[in-house]
Amino acid sequence: MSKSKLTMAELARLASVDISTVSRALNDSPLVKEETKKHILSIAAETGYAVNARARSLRRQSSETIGLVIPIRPGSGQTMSDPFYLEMVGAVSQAASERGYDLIVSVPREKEFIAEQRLLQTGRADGLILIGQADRSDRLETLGALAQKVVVWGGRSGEAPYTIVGSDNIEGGRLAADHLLSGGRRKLLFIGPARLPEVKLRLEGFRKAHIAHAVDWSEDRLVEIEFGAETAFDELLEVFRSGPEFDAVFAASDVLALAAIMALRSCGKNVPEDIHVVGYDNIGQAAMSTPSLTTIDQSIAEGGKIMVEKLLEKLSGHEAASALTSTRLIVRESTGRAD
Amino acid sequence: MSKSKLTMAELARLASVDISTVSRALNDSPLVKEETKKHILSIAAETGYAVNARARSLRRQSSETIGLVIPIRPGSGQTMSDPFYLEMVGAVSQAASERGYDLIVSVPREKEFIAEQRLLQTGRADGLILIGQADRSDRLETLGALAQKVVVWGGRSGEAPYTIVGSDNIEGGRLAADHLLSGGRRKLLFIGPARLPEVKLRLEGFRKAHIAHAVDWSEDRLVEIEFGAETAFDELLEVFRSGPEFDAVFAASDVLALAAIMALRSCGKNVPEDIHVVGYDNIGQAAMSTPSLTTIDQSIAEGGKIMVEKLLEKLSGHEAASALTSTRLIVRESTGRAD
DNA sequence: AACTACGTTACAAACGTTTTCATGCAGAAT
DNA sequence: ATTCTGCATGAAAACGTTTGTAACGTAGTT
Repeated sequence: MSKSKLTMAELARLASVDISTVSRALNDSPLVKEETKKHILSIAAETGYAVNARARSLRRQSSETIGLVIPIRPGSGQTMSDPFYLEMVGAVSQAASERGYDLIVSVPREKEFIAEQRLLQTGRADGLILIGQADRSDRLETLGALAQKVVVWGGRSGEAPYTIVGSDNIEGGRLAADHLLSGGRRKLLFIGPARLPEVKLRLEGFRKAHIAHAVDWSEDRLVEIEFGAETAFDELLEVFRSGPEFDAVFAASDVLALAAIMALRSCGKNVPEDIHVVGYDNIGQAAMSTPSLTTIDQSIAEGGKIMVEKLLEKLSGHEAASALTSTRLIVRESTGRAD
Repeated sequence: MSKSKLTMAELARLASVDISTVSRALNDSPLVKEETKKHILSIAAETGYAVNARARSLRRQSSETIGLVIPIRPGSGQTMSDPFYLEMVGAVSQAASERGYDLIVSVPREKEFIAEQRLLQTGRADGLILIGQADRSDRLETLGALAQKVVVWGGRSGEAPYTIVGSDNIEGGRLAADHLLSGGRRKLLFIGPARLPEVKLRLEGFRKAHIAHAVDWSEDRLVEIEFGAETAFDELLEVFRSGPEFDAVFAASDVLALAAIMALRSCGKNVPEDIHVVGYDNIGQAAMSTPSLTTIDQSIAEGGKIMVEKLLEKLSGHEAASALTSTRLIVRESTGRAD
């Protein structure tokens, strides 16, 4: 059919109007007469014309795209297949799509310290969503003006210059410990990378609950272990065999909790009869395991949605009223329906 | 600092050379003297300049971006949080990133039949990866010239005009049934949406194995059920209670298999003592469940990588030799280490 | 009759690159 | 001295939109 590339100029030629009129018609501008608008739109439809996004975004200085950055710490054994990240990708993707935005998913290459900024500075994305402050809170401080285009999933830390969305980690840790202590358990193990800000806060809440229940807890029941299940299983096995005595486990993620359950069973312990386990996140897997895992629900889907909304709000200039938002937090108890 | 936007022109001014020289220097063109190249690069580095991707892709007519389309069939109850899709996103994302490509993830909106094409026609992405032919094989036929920019994850069907990557579904189905039949089972249930091409092929292999083992199998042991676990559990419960007699289950996806296991246990059956179950995909969850699930490993990570490589190969004009590639296929047996 | 106002359209200048082509200037060859 | 070869750079035209401003005709006002 059309030999020449189907461009706006071509469309203008076909409709015998100026290219600017075509542009306005396609953008439903009130400046163009209803009749000509109809005419142009019909021609566009029958030729199957689609606006060139590259040219549009160059001219408009915006690409209707948001970037999602998943930080994979090289040494941590964590991969992009980590269920929590993946569910977050799903949630954000769907939320962005509903708002008409495209989503670029980026897994920063090892050395590229400023990988986060690349998408912004090159104009590939209008805004950025970062999952997890992780080890990078210091680098995030240096964002400067770019911070206005960034939303981070993480824990509240003092007063960050960027917008943070996340669960109330202190309350989450408290809920978990409270659940176990209320259930009569007294010797709780805390499993997770307490180095990370989010986890540190969970530990803080965990401690608070102990105080409220007047139960002692000391650091030797803290098992430092990275997110990332591959090595976790073996490390946990070792701890469970030779470590301190315990009757319950709170893991800082469901992946760790599930690994812990496997390790416990390998040691001949029964879950939940001998040892109670509580996880964090409520990933899909938690409900599907048998028996289903008791966990602190971070409402990932809701979190993704909130992040997208916050970001678009910031981008449109309406400075977000609150720089910090928490998702609902629920203890999702084991249904046991598959016991 | 710099009031004016940091553009190539600004850089040229700083280095007292023409903008075209800057462009060449940044692209490491042999046309520019080594000395000036160094000079320009150092200025670029200290100012933190980053090439504007919007302008570049408009001029170059390519965006170094590939699109990943996840088809969510509205009525199927399947969501973007389906583990198989998510793991595929992870695999493709990582593979694309390694090749220096950005990845746009798109979940088509309901009505948008040609959602797949949007990313291509607008020039937002250079090529497309579609996960699952699903119900759309007919629409895929109409891709026309665009087919040269598309790679599909799915089952081999006759001679499609597009490139297909996937596991050998016939062999996969055969392996599953063979595993169960060799284990002495005789009354196998097939669970899955046999309507979809991929699943149809698995069923075909499933039948072949029966013939090879000289075991009868008839369609009343076929349980038509959609991918998507929410409703699956209840439907399966119903089938298991009132349906035909059986001593083993082959589910066309791990998600279905896990749902089946939960349903079986709710019925008071023991897995794997009473009923053997085999799944398909080998999602992360399969290994983490207790006891770990026996499944047909589609090697999702490898599949993602292959798709990206095939696509880039096609885009660069070297017509892919084979229009069809299969990933390795392995029966991943339950380790039982968590029994 | 001239002037204003308005609704509609056309013109043209951006947006920030890349790339073809022309130009300058060195030194080598005549 | 003059022409030639080759290297390094500059000038300018794209790529396909959007949008401020000007121009046009028609109708309403004085």
